[in-house]
Amino acid sequence: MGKKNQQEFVQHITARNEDFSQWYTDVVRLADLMDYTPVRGCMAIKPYGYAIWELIQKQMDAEFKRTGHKNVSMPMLIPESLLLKEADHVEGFAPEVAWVTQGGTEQLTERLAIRPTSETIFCTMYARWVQSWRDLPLLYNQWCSVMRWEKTTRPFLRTSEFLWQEGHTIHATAEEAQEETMKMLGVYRDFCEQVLAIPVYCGQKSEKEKFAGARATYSVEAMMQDGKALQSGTSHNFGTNFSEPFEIKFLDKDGVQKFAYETSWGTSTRLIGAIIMTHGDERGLKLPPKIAPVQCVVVPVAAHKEGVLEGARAVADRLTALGLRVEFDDRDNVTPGWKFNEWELKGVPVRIEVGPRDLAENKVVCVRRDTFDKQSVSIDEIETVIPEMLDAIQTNMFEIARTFRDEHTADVFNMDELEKQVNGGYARAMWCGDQACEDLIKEKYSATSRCMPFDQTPIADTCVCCGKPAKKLIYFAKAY
RNA sequence: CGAGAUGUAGCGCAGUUUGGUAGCGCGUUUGGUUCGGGACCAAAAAGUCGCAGGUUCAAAUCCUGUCAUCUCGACCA
Repeated sequence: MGKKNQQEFVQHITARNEDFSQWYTDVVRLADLMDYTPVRGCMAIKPYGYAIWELIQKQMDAEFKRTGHKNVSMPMLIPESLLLKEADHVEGFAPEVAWVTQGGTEQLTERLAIRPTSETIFCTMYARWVQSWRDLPLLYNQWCSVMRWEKTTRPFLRTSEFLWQEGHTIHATAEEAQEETMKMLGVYRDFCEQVLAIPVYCGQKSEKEKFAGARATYSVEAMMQDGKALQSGTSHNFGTNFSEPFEIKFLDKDGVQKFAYETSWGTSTRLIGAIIMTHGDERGLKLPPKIAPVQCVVVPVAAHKEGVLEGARAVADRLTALGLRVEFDDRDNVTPGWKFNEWELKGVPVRIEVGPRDLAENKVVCVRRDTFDKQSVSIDEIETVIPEMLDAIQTNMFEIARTFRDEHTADVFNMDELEKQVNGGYARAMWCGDQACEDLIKEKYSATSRCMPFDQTPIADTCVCCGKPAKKLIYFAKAY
C-alpha cells in the first residue's frame, strides 16, 4: 500500500469520531481483510480476513460439539413451495430472496430460492427423520453461506452472500426447546465476551424485531465505538410454528402423535465487523489474541547484520513451538518501521523486535498493540512472558470495551433523554409493550428496540414514550 | 427501491467544460546504498479509460442504455 494511501488513512482514522463509517471502511480495506467482487453486494474475503473466520469457526464449533450438536449439510436451493409453507416466514424473507428460474437450457416449472436461511429445508428433512420420541432431540448445525438480496450492503455487516452457521434443533417438549434456545444464546454470549472480548447485552426481542416465523427471538447485542448497536447473534424459539405446516410429528411415550418443538440460532461473518468496530483505534485493527491469525510477529532489525536474521528466526521458532500463531517477517524490501506500522494496522497483539543491540544482551523488545507498552525481555524468558502478555491483552481489551459500553449506556425516562442517549449509545428505558411506541421512536430518532434484558428490575412505572403503565425494561439504540 | 456522487495501470487520482499521440504520485521489477517508527539513487515494465450501443474523419471526453461501488434515506433475521 502506498505512502499516500497511508497518509489518507491516518487522516481518516484520526477523524473517526466524526466519520466512524469511513474509518471502518478504510480499516477493512487497508488491513487486507476483503475485496469487492463483480457480483452485486458480495465480497471476497482475503486470507487474513478468512483466517479470522476460521478461528471463529474452530472455536465456536468446539462449543457446539461440547453441547451435543452435530454438523450436517443441506442443499442451497429451496423449492418455492417449501418456502411458502410458513406464512410469516415467507412474508419476512420474500423481498430479499434470489431465485433460480432456469437449469441448463430448461426453464424450471417451479422456481428455486437460493437459501436466505434454511428453516424450511431443515424442517422438510426433519419430518422424514423423526418418528418416535426416541429420535429426539435432533441437534444439528451447518456452516454454509446464505444469500439475501439486500438493497444496500456493507463489508462484513451486511452483504448479499455471507458465511454463517445455523443451528436447527427439534425437541419433544416446549420446555426443552426453550432450554436449548437459552443455552445457545449463552454460548454466543460467552463466545463474544471471552473469545472476541466484546461485551454484549442479551435479552428477548420485541414482537416487532423478532425473526419471521419465530415465537420468541433472543439476541446478543454489541456496542460499536460510535455508540450504535450491532446484533451479533440470535437464538429463536419457534414452538411448533414450523413443525405444524411441515408436519414434523412423532409418537410420544403416551402413544399420542405430537408436533415437535423447534429452535434455530445463528452467527455470521458479521462478527468480524463487530471485532473491527469494537476494538479498532486510530492505528487500525486491534485483534483480541484468541482470534488473531497472527498472535505475535517477529521483526528483525538491521537484518543484514551478522546473526540478526538467525537470532530472530530462533525466537520465532521457539514461540511457534509453544503453539502460538507466529509470523516471522523477514521481508527485505521494507524497513522495520514500515513493518511496525503495517502489523499494527493489521491488529497483531504483540510485536517482537530483534536487533543487534538486543541479541548482544540476549534480549528482545516486546510491544503490546493494546497499550503500546515497550518492554525488554530476556530471550530465556519469552516462553513465559509472551503467553502471559497475550492473556493480559485479551483481558484488558475486554475491560476497555466493557467500560466504554457501560459509559455509553444510560437510563432514560422521557423522550428528550432518549433522543440524546441514542445519539451515541444505548438507552435503557421502560416500555408499555405497544408497537406504536417503537414505531414512533424509530420515526423520530431512527432508533430501534434492541432487546429486553432478563433482569427486568423496573427503573420506572411509566413508558418512556407514551407515559402509560410500563410492562418491560428494554434497550433502545441506533443499529447497524 | 428514492436522492446524490463515483468508475482511467496494483492503489490513490488528474485529464472530460472546449473530441485530436494515455498522464501524475505511490507501489511493482532490476541494480546499488540503507535498516531501532512508514529510507534513498538510477533504470525499466505495466492501462480493452466499468460494460454495450450510437454520433464523428477521429471518443476517456458528446448521446443512450446498462452494471458496479460509495454516502444518505426507505427496506431489512
